[in-house]
Amino acid sequence: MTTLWDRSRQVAVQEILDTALRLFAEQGYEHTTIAQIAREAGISQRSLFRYFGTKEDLVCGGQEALGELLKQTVRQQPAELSPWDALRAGFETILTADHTPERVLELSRLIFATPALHARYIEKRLRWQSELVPIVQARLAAPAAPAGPSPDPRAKAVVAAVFACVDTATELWAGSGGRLDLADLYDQCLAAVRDGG
Amino acid sequence: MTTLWDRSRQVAVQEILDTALRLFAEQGYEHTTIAQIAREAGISQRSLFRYFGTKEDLVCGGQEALGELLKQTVRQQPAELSPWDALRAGFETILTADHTPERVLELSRLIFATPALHARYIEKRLRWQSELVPIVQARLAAPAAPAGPSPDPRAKAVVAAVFACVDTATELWAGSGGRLDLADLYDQCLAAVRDGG
DNA sequence: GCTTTCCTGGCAGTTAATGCCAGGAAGGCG
DNA sequence: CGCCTTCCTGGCATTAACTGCCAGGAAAGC
Repeated sequence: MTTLWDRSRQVAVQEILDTALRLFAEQGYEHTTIAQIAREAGISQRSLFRYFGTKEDLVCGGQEALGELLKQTVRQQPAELSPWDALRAGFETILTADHTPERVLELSRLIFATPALHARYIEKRLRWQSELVPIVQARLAAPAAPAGPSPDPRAKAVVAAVFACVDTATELWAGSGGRLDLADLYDQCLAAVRDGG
Repeated sequence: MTTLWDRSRQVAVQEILDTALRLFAEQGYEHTTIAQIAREAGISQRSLFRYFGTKEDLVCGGQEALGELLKQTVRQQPAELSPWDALRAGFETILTADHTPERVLELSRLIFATPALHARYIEKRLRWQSELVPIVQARLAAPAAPAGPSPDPRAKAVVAAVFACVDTATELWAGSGGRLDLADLYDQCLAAVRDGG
């Protein structure tokens, strides 16, 4: 059952987030202090840190949920799909799952424009990215010498390369102001990596 | 001509670096304060920040030089080499250029074990990584529809994918304690990405 | 030797982040 | 309704990374 605390918490989170993103857009991420966000959101600094552990989480906090969704979607793809197609299907799902493309665009712009945020974003992602590796591993053909002493780097590399393409596509998409098609860009990136000369 | 200031600066840098890395190895990165490093290195906190702008630069500071070397090497590869081979040649050069593999291993372990450092490492690399894109672009075959309205994402994607493989290989290499061959791992990663099913 | 230049260290201040504690609202129970 | 437990909130103090500022001193140039 959802208690009043949960509900007001959700409202508070949304309000803080709106305030923070507005200020970030107005003055930039670095020139906005936690004190100012707390003041304008009508909350104490201490509580703000309770809602969002760090300043960066105000921007990069929503990642874990999407990652979880991606993982589940990839896992549920038919077994005969290649790792590439399964991952591609997962991203397709994420794209349609997030209902506010303009908010995503705003966040993406902010992240790509702020080096510290960009780095933090990637770092957070690397954490749950590794959880995709065993799922992808299961879809890879058995290596020539199975169960060798050294771990199989293939799944890890595939996942890393796919995310490299996602990042590249997202950056270009954000740079275009959302006018280009994100899925299209991703396909172009992957094609360049896999089929290029 | 090298002035005394330059020489003593170089000595100081080396001494601070040794002190810092020793402390990081002993107590971990997060539990080592700038104050302690400065104290043990016999230098003021203020001067330490003048040598290394940030605490993270004590670990990630040497990157720019390697990046510059990589850029130059890739640029000087024969024109008929594919982007992949040119980049591969660049990494080969870097591997042999750094004369202290055990120091590299120590740094790599520290970076992969410390989220803040990992993020900073990625951030710094993203900066000069983008400078490789035009160099790689020149080696790509002309696209089917040249000079379209949307920028060509291929070079950006190739560079990102190559670095994804480098990272994956480096992480596995560091995890193996340096026992595996880094160049070998890189080739396996790239093969999995480019030739895999 | 004198001047200029540059480096160094100390001090104060800012910002993000954490621990602690008192006060108060929500929820359960007699 | 009154009481008690539980949980949340805000304020205070503190730490740690960093920055600006200024005085003092060593090296460089003449």
